[in-house]
Amino acid sequence: MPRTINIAEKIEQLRTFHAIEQRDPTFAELAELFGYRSKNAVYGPLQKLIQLGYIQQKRSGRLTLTPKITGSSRLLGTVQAGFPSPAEEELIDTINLDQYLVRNPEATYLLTVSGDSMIEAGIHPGDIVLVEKGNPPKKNDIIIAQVDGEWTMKYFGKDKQGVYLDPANKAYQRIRPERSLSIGGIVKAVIRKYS
Amino acid sequence: MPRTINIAEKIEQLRTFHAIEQRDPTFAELAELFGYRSKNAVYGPLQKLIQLGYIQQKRSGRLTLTPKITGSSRLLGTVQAGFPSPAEEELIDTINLDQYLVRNPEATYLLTVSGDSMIEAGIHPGDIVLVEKGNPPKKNDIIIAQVDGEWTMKYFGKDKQGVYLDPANKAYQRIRPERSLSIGGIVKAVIRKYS
DNA sequence: ACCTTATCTGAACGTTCGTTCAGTTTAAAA
DNA sequence: TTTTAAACTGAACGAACGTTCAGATAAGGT
Repeated sequence: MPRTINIAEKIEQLRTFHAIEQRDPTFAELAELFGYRSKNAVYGPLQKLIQLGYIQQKRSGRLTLTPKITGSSRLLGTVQAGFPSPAEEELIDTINLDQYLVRNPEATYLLTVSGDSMIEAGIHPGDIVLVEKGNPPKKNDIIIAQVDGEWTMKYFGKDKQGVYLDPANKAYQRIRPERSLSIGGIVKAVIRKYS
Repeated sequence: MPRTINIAEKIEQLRTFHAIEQRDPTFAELAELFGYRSKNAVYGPLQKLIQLGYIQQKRSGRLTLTPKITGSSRLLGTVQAGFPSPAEEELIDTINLDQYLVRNPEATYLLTVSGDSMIEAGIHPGDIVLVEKGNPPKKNDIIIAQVDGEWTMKYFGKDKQGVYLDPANKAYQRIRPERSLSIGGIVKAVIRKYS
């Protein structure tokens, strides 16, 4: 049998390339990156990288790196399950937080939270909420709503008397929209950034 | 004076192109996208788009779209400040959550939270924490630490007696590492995804 | 109405692109 | 050691790339 190729090494090289150039590589660049003197030599490793989902090839023949390469965060286990050693990290895929959190970019908005009416739901002032418009809310969804002219964030609920909005703070009371209620979207994620 | 160009329309067209093709456009594709019959015609609008930070041009001449185009979330104001109408949304830039949260991709990890020891800091079981390795923690940083063989998430602190770790839950007590303390990283962000 | 000038067209250029092919090299299997 | 087949080289191909240029077009100012 002929030589074998080291795919893990190439994945790291692809990450390095993308970190520096911030774009997709060409065949010639892949050849140089992998240490080949011929562009043709990349076809072998490339097929495996495509199969493993690290690279896609468009109809035009051009290559694009997937979030497995371009993603910026490595998803590991739980805190209690232990923290992996640097040696174990080598082959762990990266994910893209945008694609993880955002389903429909055109209907998604970020809002900064002010006020403490949802604090018992772990949503603090200064947090950022990711809001998705378009779908009707279900019970216990956290929504952005305009009640009688004012925008707020509350739990959504419905009963025989109609729609109600609950805060997650005992200092505030349930709201029953009197005149109007318009829904700005459903809170799909909460993001808190430190320092 | 000759004709004027509509830059806002082109920004939307670029977003559409990226949403469909998921890659950077060529000059020929830009010409078709903008409705020109000549590639040369894109140079005018392109200069403005580059100036405004929507497109970058690499040394090779190739174009790359910036997160202002490729980002998947539009950053708006605060909840109380009001929710913008669809008409106002047209020209709002998008941001990339990865680039917003991740400073050094190679030193960044995501961990799923188990346990409720940080619940009073608004970090719930099931939340995802974004951990950055490499820098020493400051007081009141939330850190991932291995204390006497077990990994936990706690507030970091230091006094005359040495290092201590505080939970954000009155049911738990302050920990003073007896044998060993190794730090897995500093919690830079908390992400909670609903449904 | 005419003039002016940025915008746009259409064609051409050298370069680089992805692809292909014949032939060489190389390491594992026999 | 010999055999064998995958890995790799180096060259070539048409196509598409970004760029450039002379000239046509068309809208705004006068």
